Amino acid sequence: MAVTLKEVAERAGVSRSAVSRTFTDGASVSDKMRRKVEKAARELGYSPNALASSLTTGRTKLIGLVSNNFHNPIFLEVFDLFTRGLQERGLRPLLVNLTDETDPENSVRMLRQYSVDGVVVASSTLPPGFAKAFRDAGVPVVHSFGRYSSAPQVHVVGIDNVECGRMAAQALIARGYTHVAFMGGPEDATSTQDRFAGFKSEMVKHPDIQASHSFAEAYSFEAGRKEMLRLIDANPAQAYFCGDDVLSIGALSAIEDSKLRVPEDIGIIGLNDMEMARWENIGLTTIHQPIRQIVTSSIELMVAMLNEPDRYPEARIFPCSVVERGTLRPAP
Amino acid sequence: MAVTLKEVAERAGVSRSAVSRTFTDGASVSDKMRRKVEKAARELGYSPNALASSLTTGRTKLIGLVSNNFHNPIFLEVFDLFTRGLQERGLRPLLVNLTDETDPENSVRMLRQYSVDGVVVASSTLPPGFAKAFRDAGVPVVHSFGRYSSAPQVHVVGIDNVECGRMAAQALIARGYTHVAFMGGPEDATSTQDRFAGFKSEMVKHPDIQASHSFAEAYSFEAGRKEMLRLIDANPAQAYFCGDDVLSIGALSAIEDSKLRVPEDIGIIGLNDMEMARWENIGLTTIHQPIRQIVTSSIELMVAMLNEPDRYPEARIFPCSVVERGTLRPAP
DNA sequence: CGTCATTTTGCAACCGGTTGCAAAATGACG
DNA sequence: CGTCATTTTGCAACCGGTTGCAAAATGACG
Repeated sequence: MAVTLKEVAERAGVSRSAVSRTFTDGASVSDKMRRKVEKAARELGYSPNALASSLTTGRTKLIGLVSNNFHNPIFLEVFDLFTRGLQERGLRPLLVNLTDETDPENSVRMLRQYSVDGVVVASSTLPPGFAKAFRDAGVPVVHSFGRYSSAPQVHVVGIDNVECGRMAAQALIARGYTHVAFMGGPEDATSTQDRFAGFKSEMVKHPDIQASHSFAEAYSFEAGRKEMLRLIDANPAQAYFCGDDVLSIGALSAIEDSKLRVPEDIGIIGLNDMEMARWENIGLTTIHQPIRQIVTSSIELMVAMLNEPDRYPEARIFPCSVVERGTLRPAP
Repeated sequence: MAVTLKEVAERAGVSRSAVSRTFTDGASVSDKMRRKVEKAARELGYSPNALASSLTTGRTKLIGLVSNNFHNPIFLEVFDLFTRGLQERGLRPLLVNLTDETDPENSVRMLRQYSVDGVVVASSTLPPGFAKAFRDAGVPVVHSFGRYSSAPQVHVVGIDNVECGRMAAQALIARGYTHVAFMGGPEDATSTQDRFAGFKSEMVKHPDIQASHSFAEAYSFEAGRKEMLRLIDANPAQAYFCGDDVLSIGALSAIEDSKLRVPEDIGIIGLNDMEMARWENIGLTTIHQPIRQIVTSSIELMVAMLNEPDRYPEARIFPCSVVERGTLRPAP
């Protein structure tokens, strides 16, 4: 069906190598040859088969984009940024949905079958075992939104979740709340653990402030709502640091339904600053995570690894900051 | 780096064909041979190179998943369903972001370079020229959420947008509104045109009801909000059929900010019934689009086309229905 | 055990490209 | 124009698989 190199070579009356060379940059071809080949290629509607060439070059320009967050709106932004960024660099994202996958080996096998040049793990909840399994299989890996560690085993690009937890705690303290709480995402996610650790570390410095915590089942609206309804039924705190924005919005919905006011009765601070947090009917006070920068940096790091596979692992951490909207009362 | 067929063959002491046959189902291999090969493969950690095999079989199992809707939360659900559905059938989605692309030829070239077996266009706003360009290039195409036409040129799976416009109009009429309006998405999207056509066709039957219309710039929160603020400033209708849910939510935000009440002052009915419409702090009355069924059917159709490329084009249309929540006043 | 049909196996060519090497062409210079 | 360095070109082997065909192996049956 498709036009091949051979046909172009025949039409142009040159060797197959010559055609191949005109389409690989950096190769030696005379202007005259190039013109002849390009003419024939144009007439035939030829475009080179990237997969066939990958067999000899060992490069497919395919990047596995692996995630398990298909119910958190921030990931639509993340996918948008990744796909555009990769495309701009001539790379192609193979999207892999790991929602129901528990065994890293399956994913490794699948990605190896497609000879991806690298894997971007875009998730804050996927067990670190996945990123490591890819690395162990010899595939360049960048774990975006992964856990920062002083001894990173794979490249990590993201934020310092511990520091964010601390910032959230400080924001609540600065506003004079005396009973605060952490309402986290799933307890087994490293992001949840780290945010909680930071939150706690700040709270122990303020024994006068009552602090408690609990966890929602997922980073989702429903989970946030359900957990907040439960908390309201018990003895709610004055203000909550919610694990992320979508959880916060679920919590806001629960508070509203319970005829309580935000921020008067209950204050909320989220994390991510996804587009929706800016929506005027939500107006969530939250911690801004610079996702655009994280994605750009992840892609740059991936490109660097493609050229230098044994690069020493690094962690790229981007600072976050509180963005003030309407769900936390002003400082006294 | 990776283990190849040849190494497995050597270790097992058999021919390369034998190894190949054990890994292609339907091929003739004795039990004894199979055991020998599988043992060697296991020991070496071999998994076949899908891309190399695609060279001779002509099948890559790669499906281009093409979209330009990365700012409409419903598409996160769509991507989730597509990736999982394709994966279950052993197909791999190559995600293509066409947000900034205007020339179908570029996309055709790119997808041909990667020898995708088929293309799913998942968009209600992408110009139909894209789907046609893929088809003309000889690639099986399914246009999900595309325009229904009595003479479809490519396979279409979706809803009857004209009928939906009619349903929305009927819903507004049934509630006794006397001044209603259509607030559409971008005017050049076929979905907008069709929804508007259906809305109008119903309205001409009711000359006593005042009907007007306008268009937002995109199917996005910001666009919906902006357009509704403009309308409120002019002479707003009693109720609006908004082009889709995200537009509706933008409109709701504008109404709220203007200290008007929903549904008392202004009623809203959307279209899609995305997860967010169900969120209790939104509670949008809307028209349910069965996206799960649409995606499943799109995938089934794609699989069918892979086996029978010259299949006669068909349109698969799924019925929609109004789901009652809180943004339209009850019928009198 | 021999005959014959059936199943299994290996050979060799092929899929659509790339690339090292040697030969051919080009061009600079006296 | 001849010489020699440099650039361009084609040949042939290769990347990691698949597959038609013929030969070899198996097994049913008398």
